[in-house]
Amino acid sequence: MASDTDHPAGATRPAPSDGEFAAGLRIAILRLARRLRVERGDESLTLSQLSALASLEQLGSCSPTELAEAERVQPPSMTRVIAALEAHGYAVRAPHERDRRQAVIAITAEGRRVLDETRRLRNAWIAQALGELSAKELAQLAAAIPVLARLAER
Amino acid sequence: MASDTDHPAGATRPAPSDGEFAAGLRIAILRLARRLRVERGDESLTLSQLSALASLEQLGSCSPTELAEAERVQPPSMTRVIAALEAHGYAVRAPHERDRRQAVIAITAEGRRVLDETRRLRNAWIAQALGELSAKELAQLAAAIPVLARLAER
DNA sequence: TATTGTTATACTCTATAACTATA
DNA sequence: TATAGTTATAGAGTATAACAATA
Repeated sequence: MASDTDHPAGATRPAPSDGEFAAGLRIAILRLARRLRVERGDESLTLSQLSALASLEQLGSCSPTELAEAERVQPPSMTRVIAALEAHGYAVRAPHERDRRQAVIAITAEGRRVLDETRRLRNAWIAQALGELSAKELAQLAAAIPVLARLAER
Repeated sequence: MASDTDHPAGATRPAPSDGEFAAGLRIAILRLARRLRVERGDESLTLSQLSALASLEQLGSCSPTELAEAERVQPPSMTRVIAALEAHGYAVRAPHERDRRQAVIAITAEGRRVLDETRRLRNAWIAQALGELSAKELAQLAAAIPVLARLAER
């Protein structure tokens, strides 16, 4: 892929070999994920729960399976996340109208509140870190976020 | 999005609010980390072990504490990683010459070989995913990697 | 007493396999 | 039989607290 060539005059060039490129990305992601997992606010929502709650807010009411698919995890993993959200009162479960095998999950008002509040609290670390980046670095990061998201979707 | 455009010359500010920016980054990192953790080669090195072995190669001989610091984990976590690397024959432990409290860890030839091989194997998924990105997206990603790395160092 | 490292323990996150209830 | 979901179980990854050996 791409490695070779191109971008003669092209500015940024991803020069390094595919292997180095991928290795660098892999390590950077691993380490950042470690940091983000640890730097959690105190609202008692873990990173996975927060992510699922955010997906739930976006999707609106949905089934556990749909939520699992949105988060790209297996259903049993989502079962536990939903149970935690329910226990906190951030999500509710209702029976599906016609198909009694299915459950319908929805975010609660309290869930929305916590989502907003946690976003603020939890971003403290990242905001501070971002603050130490140059404008150029910030722009580079901003440009890369959608690319990272696309990569994660594959 | 690719919209970019951005910052003609001045390059200031990555438009979205800090909160959205941070939230987007957080979620993208979480999901990519999930994928990378799962898509491991078959050399039986886990992502954390691979990362530690790469640091060990870079640092040369060092103490467990130094390696833990390089990886930004606590010493007890590194103890387990080192034990796994040792069990596989990818690292060796020797007593420190003067201070008998310390241990000196070093990568073995076999460790180097596995590191190279695993890098290739393990990058299969990511290389394929990268292959579907445009040259522009690749360049954006490449530009962001050192920024992500800096962020993780904080 | 201070430092280096390990052991004991626990929690998060995730998976696969097997099971239940419903269709 | 097929589908939606849960329970049981396991393993990776990490942390804190308590301990041992050495300085």
